[in-house]
Amino acid sequence: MTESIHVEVTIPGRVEPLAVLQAVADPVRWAVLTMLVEAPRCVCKLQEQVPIAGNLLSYHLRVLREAGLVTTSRRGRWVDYALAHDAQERMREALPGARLAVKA
Amino acid sequence: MTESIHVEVTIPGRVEPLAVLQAVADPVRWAVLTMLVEAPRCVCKLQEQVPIAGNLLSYHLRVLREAGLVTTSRRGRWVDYALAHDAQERMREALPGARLAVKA
DNA sequence: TCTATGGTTCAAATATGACTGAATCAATCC
DNA sequence: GGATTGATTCAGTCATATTTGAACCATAGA
Repeated sequence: MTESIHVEVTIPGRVEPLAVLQAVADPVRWAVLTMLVEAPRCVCKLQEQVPIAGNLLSYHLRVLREAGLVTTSRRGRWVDYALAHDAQERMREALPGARLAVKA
Repeated sequence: MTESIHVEVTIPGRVEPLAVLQAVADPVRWAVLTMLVEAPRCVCKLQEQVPIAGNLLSYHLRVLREAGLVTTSRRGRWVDYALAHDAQERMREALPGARLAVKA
């Protein structure tokens, strides 16, 4: 008799693209990323440009962190957010057709 | 007394990017776009690869149509979907930082 | 014309993600 | 230590996108 097991497989750039795109496809997070492309900023600075509640901004920053698109570092009382070094590349790669030659 | 009116303004590549990204950032639509990057296909062909109800696929195709990412043409009983000529460009341009030099 | 096939549309149910308020943590200043 | 500021977490609410089932439209063939 044949046994059947279930295995979770994460194909490196095949399932992930969606997580990246879903993280980007939100007004707040898009605005934050656009600011960070220019330069790193502390949360309070981001908050000046994005007029939402602090805890809500925190929520969106966490989504970006979990998508690996931003990194953080504490500087005294402030927390600085920066674009991950490979963020732009990962975003481009996440678009359909970026990794061409998808099997028919 | 000062009157106050409300005006809806659509800044050409400023609000739109989100609509594009939100259209792409869905498993079904991402899969469809990835197939169409390769070549146009009729709905029935798409349905073979994307295992969901026909009407649901129709819904997602409409979202892609309304985002201007795909075009349709009828061929007999079948409806062919193709990637819009500028779809790839529009998607890339929609990413944060694509149009560099965003004002601080 | 009647039937079958390929797609779409509609209204209603559901799921998911965004938002709110209150509580909490971490570092600085007094 | 106590108070203040910057930021995060938590539990619950609300809104919206996705999904479903049924009805419908369009073309082709018998």
